[in-house]
Amino acid sequence: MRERHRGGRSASPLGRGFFVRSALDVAPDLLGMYLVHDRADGPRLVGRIVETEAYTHDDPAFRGWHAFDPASGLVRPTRRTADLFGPSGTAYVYKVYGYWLLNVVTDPEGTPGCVLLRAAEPLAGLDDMARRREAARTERDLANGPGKLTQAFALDGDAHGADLTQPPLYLADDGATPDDLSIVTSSRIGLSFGIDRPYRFFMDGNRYVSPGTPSDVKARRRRR
DNA sequence: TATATGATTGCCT
DNA sequence: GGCAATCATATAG
Repeated sequence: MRERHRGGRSASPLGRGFFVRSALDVAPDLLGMYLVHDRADGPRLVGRIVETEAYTHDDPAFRGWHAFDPASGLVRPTRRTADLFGPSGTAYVYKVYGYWLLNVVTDPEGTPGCVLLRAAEPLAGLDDMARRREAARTERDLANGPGKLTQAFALDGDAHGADLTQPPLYLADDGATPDDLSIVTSSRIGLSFGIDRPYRFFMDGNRYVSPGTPSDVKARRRRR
């Protein structure tokens, strides 16, 4: 597969401060940023983030994890959610339906929050990504979904807790203003709770966005 | 210990 | 469009 690159300055890691904000602010701001994985035993993997979802401290979506207290309307710390209360800018990696998903912890310490990285446009290390993504027929399928993204970027539970503000795994900004950065929102994908919240952010019309259907649209279809 | 569930994916018609 | 594989977590018993 052919590698693409963007001209201009080299990308530098996003600092801690970028992530010490509400997940709702961080999620759209991550669009257009780079995800970089410098591996010891393989080529550098780079992608441009085109789709994210925010998960907040008062998010009913956590009811699906039995980690939401309806009385207070707040996320409850459990074994699974404890690290969401930890320092921002760290990786929060968990498994669902047998697939690893990568999130970035956000909000001040003590306040739970994170941003799910759902899709990226592959920019470097495409052949290496394709080796792990056996089912991918085109370069578009390499990382156009949260489980595909972790597979392409060679990430699993070992990455949980990693500091994403420095190598080997980090998020970066090249300082350039992307010319296709038209951000739109929707309901999140694959949820049974909190489906009314417009917490999904993606680049309008970008071909590397995941093919999933927003949860509110699905629910409406079922009802008819 | 046993069971139900889900922030998914890929293959099927 | 539908559907089943897949596995860690939470909860019940």
